Amino acid sequence: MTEPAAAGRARARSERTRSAILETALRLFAERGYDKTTMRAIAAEAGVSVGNAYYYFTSKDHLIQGFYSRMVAEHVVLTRERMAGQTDLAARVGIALACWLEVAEPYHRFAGQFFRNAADPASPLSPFSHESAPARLEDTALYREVLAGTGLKVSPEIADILPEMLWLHQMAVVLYWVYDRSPGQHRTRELAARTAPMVARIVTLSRYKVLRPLVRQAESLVRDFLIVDEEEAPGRDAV
Amino acid sequence: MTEPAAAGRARARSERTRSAILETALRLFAERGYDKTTMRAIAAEAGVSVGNAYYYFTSKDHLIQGFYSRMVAEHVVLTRERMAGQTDLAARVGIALACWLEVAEPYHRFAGQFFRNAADPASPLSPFSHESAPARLEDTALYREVLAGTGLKVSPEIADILPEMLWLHQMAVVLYWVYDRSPGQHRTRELAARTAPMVARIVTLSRYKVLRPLVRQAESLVRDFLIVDEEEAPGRDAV
DNA sequence: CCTGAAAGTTGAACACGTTCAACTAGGAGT
DNA sequence: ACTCCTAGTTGAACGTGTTCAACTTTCAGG
Repeated sequence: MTEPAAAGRARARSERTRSAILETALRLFAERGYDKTTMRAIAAEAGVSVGNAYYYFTSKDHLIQGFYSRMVAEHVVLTRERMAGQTDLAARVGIALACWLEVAEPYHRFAGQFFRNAADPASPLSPFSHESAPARLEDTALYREVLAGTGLKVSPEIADILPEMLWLHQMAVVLYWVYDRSPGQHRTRELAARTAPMVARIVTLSRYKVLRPLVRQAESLVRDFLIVDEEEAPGRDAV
Repeated sequence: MTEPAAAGRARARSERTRSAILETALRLFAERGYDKTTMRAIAAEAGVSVGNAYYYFTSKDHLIQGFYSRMVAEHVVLTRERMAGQTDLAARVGIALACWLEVAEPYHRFAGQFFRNAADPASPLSPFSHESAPARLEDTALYREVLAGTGLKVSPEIADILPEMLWLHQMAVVLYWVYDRSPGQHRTRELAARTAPMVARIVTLSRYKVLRPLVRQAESLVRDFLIVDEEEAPGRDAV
C-alpha cells in the first residue's frame, strides 16, 4: 500500500495549495464577513489565481463546508471534556449547547450571511443535505453520548430517535443564535440554559401514561419525517 | 382631506408603474424561478428601465415582500371560509395549514431560492424582521381566530401566547415544505395532517397537573424570547 | 403661462461570482 | 532522453445585482 515518493510529493503540494486557500478564506471571513470577502481577495492573499481557487472549491459556499466540519469536530471534543463526570441529563444537554455557542462565537459575525446560503435546500450547505451528512451524523452521535452518560432508562424505541430530537433542539437554538444581536449573544445562552432542563423534563415525563399516545405519535412522526430522510424524503426526488 | 386632481393622477401613474413591475416580477418568478429571473428581464418585460425598477424596489429581494403579503392575505381569506362551522381545534388547525399549502403551491418551485434570502436575519425578508411584521401579525391574528372558534377554555395567560405558538408550528411546517421534493408536496400535507391533532392534544393536556410546571416554563419562555422581539431581541441591537 | 423643485426615468458603469479555453509543470512509461 | 498525459494553474470574459449622475416629466405657486 505504499506509493511512489514522487506521487506523495505531488499530493502534498496540492494539499498545501488547497489548505492555503481554505485558511485564507476562513481568516478573511472572520475579519471582514462573508459577503465582503471576495473570491479575488482570497485568491490574491493566498497567492493563487481566481481560477485556481475554483479548481479546489466548486463555489464560494463550498469554502464554508470546511469551516463547518472543523467546528463540529471542535464541538464534540469540547463537549466530551466538559461533560465528563456529569450524569444529570439537563446538565449534560446544557453543556453540549454551551459548548456549541462557545465554539461558534468567533464566527457569529458572519453566521447570518453563512446561513442565508445554508437555507437553500438545493445548497450543499443545508444541514439536511447529503453533503452535510457527515457533520450531522457526528453531531447526533454526540447527543447519543449525552444520553448514554446518564443512568436514565428510556423505552428502547424512543432511545433510538432521541438523539435526533436533541439535535433538532440544538438546531432551534442555533437558529435563534443566528438572529441574536445581543452582546455576546447572552440571550441565546439564556435560552439554552432554560430549555435544557425542559428538554430533560420532557424526556422523563414521557413515561407517564397520559402522555403515552402523544409520545407514540411523536415517535412515529420523527421516524417517518426525519430519519427516512436517507431515501425518500425532502432533498431528494421521490419515485 | 381631498387632494388636487393632478396629484391623484400622478399617484395613479406612479402606482401603475410600480405594480407593472411587481406583476411582471411575480409572473417571471413563477415561470422561471427566482434565480433565473434577472432584473434586466423584469425591467424589459415591464417596459421600464433597470434603474426604474430599483427606484420602486430597493433590491430584487424586496420584490418578494409584495408576493409575501399577498399570499398571507389569500391565506387568511381562504382559511376563514373553510373553517366556518368547524369547532374542533385539531380540525381548525389542520384547515389553516392545508390552506397555507394550497395557497403557496404555485410558488413551491422557487420557494427554496426565496427562503435562502429570507434566512438572512439582516434581510427584510426574514419572517422575524421589522419589515415582515405586518404579514406576521396578520397571520398570528388568524391563529387567534382559529382558537377563538373553538369552545375551548384555556388558562388566560396561555391563551395570550398560544396564537404565536401555533404560528411557530406553521413555520416549522413551512420549513419542511420548502425542503419537500415529493410530488405535490404530499409529504408536507401528511405532516400537517398528523401534527395538527397533536398540537390540539397538547393544548388540552396542558391543564394536567403534572404538566403545570413545564407549561409555565414554556409560557415564560415564549414570552421572553418571542414576544419581546419588538424591543430588545434578535434582529435589533441591544442597548 | 412661466418657473423651479420634486418625482420619475434612463442606461452606462461597477464589482462581484463564476466559467473556460489555453497554458505549464512533473512524473510515468518506454 | 523523450514523449505523453494528467493534475494544476492562469486570467480574460461573461452575466449578474446594484449604483449613480444625468435627463425628462409633472405640477404647485406666482
